[in-house]
Amino acid sequence: MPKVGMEPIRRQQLITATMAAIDEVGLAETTVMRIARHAGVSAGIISHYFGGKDGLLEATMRQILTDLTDAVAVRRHALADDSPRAHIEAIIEGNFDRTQVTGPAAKTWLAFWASSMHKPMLQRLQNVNDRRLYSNLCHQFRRAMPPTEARNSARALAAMIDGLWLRGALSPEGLNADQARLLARSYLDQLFAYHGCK
Amino acid sequence: MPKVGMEPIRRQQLITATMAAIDEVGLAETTVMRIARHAGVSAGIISHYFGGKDGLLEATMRQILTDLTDAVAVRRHALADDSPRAHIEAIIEGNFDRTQVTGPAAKTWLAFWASSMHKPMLQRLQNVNDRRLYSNLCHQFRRAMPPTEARNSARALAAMIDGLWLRGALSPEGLNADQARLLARSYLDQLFAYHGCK
DNA sequence: TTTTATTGATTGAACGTTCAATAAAAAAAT
DNA sequence: ATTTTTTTATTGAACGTTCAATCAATAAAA
Repeated sequence: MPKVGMEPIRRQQLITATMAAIDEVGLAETTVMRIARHAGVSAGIISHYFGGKDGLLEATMRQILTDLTDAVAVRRHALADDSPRAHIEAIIEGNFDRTQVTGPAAKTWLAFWASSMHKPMLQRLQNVNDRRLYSNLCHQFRRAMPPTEARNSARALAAMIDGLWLRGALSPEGLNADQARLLARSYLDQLFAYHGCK
Repeated sequence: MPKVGMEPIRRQQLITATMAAIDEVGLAETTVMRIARHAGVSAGIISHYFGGKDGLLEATMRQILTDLTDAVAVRRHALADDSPRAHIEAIIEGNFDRTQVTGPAAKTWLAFWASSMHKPMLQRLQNVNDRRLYSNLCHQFRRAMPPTEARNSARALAAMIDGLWLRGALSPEGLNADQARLLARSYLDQLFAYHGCK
């Protein structure tokens, strides 16, 4: 079925198939053949479009990070008021959307988290992302409390978001996104209350 | 150098070597030969003592979990007073000891976290551990606040502990255990203050 | 007819496991 | 004490499997 202009279609198919495969059997048992079968194409095509398996995995992680960034950005641009609290709430909401907190994306995310410890390129991607979450939170907290307290608040809320998400991904029942959002927002209330901001 | 009674020595050597290998190159590239080289023995011995690579990996995860359990238990038994706060602080301290928060144990922990999603036996181990952390926290919070608030506090503090630990393991600078303890304890203060307990 | 996309058998490397051979300690015999 | 026998621990080459990558062949659009 060779048509012209297949590249963007195939790339997206293969990235989606990669997440499906990781969701199904984990990163360790995700072979190029399994990915190809999921996408309904042959194994050879992966090297053709991504230069090899590693290229496809990197592209997949890039997409996950992009999706997260977008989910946060959309909410922040649609904000009614410009208060620090509103911005931080948008960040929380965005982090628990993650395109689809349930399903393939969740397990893929955690798989890359672990894998990034020993693959410099993935580590770089993951690090940029971590720092942005922290620095966005920090910037907003600084508008409402002294620098030291803002830094600690940002560190703590970032940890809580990742922790809720991690425990959700690992739990057999999956992540209860509503409950996670509730806990994170409740913590935000406590932070503002504790540091004496309105 | 065959001597009698080598089994416990070799088992421990191999488990330690496994953590070292995972720390060095990650779980995906941890081969039996690399583990054997770290332990200064031949590859065949792994099947002899653990039935195979999987058996050794399972034993390694078991030891990490045992070490964590012990670190918490020791602190709780050495408690000066029996207050909920003292117990919870001991749990926090124990979770940031983790035998050695820095070094091989940290990366091994995260590697198993990801791997447990698709290996039933590891998932079982990891789940038992998660539930114990939550249920211990919940039990203590219940002594100081209403059931619903206690449950939420336990869920949130558990998430914060895991999140601090996760972000520490992923960060290039490694986990700053002192800062993590500080943030967790500070959150505990906020929880007690927010829910109106002394 | 030419171009572009895709296939899938093949290749070579890497891995975990096995097992007959070996070597060293322990036990028994001298 | 010394030698021989038995037991136990360990080795490492060989085997079979699995996987990613390659590329000549193919098929469909342009």
